[in-house]
Amino acid sequence: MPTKNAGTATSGKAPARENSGQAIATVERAADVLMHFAETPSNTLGVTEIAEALGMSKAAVHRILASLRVRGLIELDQSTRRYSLGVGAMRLGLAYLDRIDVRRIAAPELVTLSQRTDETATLSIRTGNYRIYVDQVTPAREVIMSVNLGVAHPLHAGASSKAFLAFLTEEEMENYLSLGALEPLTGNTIVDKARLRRELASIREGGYAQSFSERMSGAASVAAPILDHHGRPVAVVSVCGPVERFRAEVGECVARLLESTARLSAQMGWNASERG
Amino acid sequence: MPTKNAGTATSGKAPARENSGQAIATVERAADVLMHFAETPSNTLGVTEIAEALGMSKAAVHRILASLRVRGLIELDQSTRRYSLGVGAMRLGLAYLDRIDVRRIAAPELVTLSQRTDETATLSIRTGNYRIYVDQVTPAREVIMSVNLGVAHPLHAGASSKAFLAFLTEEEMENYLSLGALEPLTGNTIVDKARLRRELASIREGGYAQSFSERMSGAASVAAPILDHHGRPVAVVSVCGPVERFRAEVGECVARLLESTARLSAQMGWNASERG
DNA sequence: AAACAGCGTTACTGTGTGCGGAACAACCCC
DNA sequence: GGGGTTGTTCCGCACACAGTAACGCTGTTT
Repeated sequence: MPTKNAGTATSGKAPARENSGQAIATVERAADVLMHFAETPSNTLGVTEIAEALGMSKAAVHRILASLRVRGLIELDQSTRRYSLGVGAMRLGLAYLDRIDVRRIAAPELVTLSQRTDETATLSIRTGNYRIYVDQVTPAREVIMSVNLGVAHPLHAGASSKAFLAFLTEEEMENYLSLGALEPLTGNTIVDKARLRRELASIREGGYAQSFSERMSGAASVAAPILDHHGRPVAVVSVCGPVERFRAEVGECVARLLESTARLSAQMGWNASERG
Repeated sequence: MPTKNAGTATSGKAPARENSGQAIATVERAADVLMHFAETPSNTLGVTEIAEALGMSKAAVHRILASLRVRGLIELDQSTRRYSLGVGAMRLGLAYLDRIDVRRIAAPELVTLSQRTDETATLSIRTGNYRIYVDQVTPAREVIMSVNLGVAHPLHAGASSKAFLAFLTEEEMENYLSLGALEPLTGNTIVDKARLRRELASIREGGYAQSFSERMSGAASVAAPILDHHGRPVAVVSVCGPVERFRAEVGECVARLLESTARLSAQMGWNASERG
């Protein structure tokens, strides 16, 4: 019998702040105050300002600010008596960005992607002038593609590689191209640098790369980068399968792929609306 | 009786839970939990782990994590049952950095400075008796210096720190010197207060500071302040590199540095001809 | 297999604690 | 100097949070 509500003396409005089960209301309110600083365009905020925006009492806001201030998350300008975010906030942000390993964040998305396309989904990261697969999820069917994790691949052959190359800076891209001749891995590998440049421009334009037997005979794939808040490719996701049936699936795979990488890029801090 | 709390007061993790008058203990504990994620080298943390590290009960930690999770500051990996920082933490950090307008103004100048000197250019701001790096631009060469953003450094060791200290008011400077002994960070750190005073006078005179392994062994740098229209140092720009090769470059670096800070100070409203 | 050990999670109850309302104290602006 | 702001403090009561302990779960050990 949940008879908890003993008619207290009219608490008035009661904004019905949803408490999800066993959380601490005070902490949630403190988090609201903190996040309000991140969401409001103004740099500094006053106590009443916050109290009105969040529907809290001035006293409560003041206590919360005092507490956060002790821990460096909030700073107080003594002369103007206005509050702003503190260095602790920056430490948190940098810690988040430093520590995400893309692999952990991308893992569930790879599962989704593999299920929706019924093909293999992979994740690659770059190490210098090479790329390695760090994760893959294979679909539950008989004929599938499977890649070798941890093996180095050059950046000019295959969809995942080209997706990396296309989203590097001009300087880095030219640096790679100047390393030497483009080694052919199959008969379909692009070995002409002018043609590769055109292809990379097209990839940047469309947001994804595709490959039919460029890196490995019989394998086809589409790939798109995960971008961080600088717009740099921290990893590349691909969908790949046997070339015979993949042609018919390309359109669908690209659509699902871009949905996934868009979500992942957002988690890495990339704001697509800012740049494109 | 453990006598660990003798001299070094910086990393005192002692139970001395200072409550500054009218703060909320629960919120402070929540902040402790949050900051623990930023301070611990591990990416993910478990409930017990946090509880033991902070001397709290498992139940309390669990409730706090649940609350922070609702607001996106903490994420929970459902499969491993381990917690990590959430995207909200990143939003806070990026919001903090966006608000330091000197950072936005200085960014292009740091790029220029790094290109012209072929060394790392950094930007620092002051928070109380400490200084933190808030931005850096590294050159495109192999052996370079790189600093950690967001970490607090004392004001007496290293070029950037001394540049701050030298351009504060006499009162603020003496206040810092009266805090206690000058802690040596390397064998080259200036620990004699009389000598530091002479050095600071010289820095004010010349307009820039230099350091060879004072803050970090193997690192050398020159630094100069960005002054606002009151003549107060709002930030410090430095050029730094490996000590072996830096000696030969100092003259050139100082010249380029002062060009940059002169432009930036002008943008901040400082009129050198009035007081310089 | 089966017992163990460690984890995260939940239930419960008393009490310490944060809550709101209002009084107080600095401003600022006519 | 008065009205209207603001941020801050006081205060007592109700209630929400803390701790203890038990729970279920997963993976490891014997």
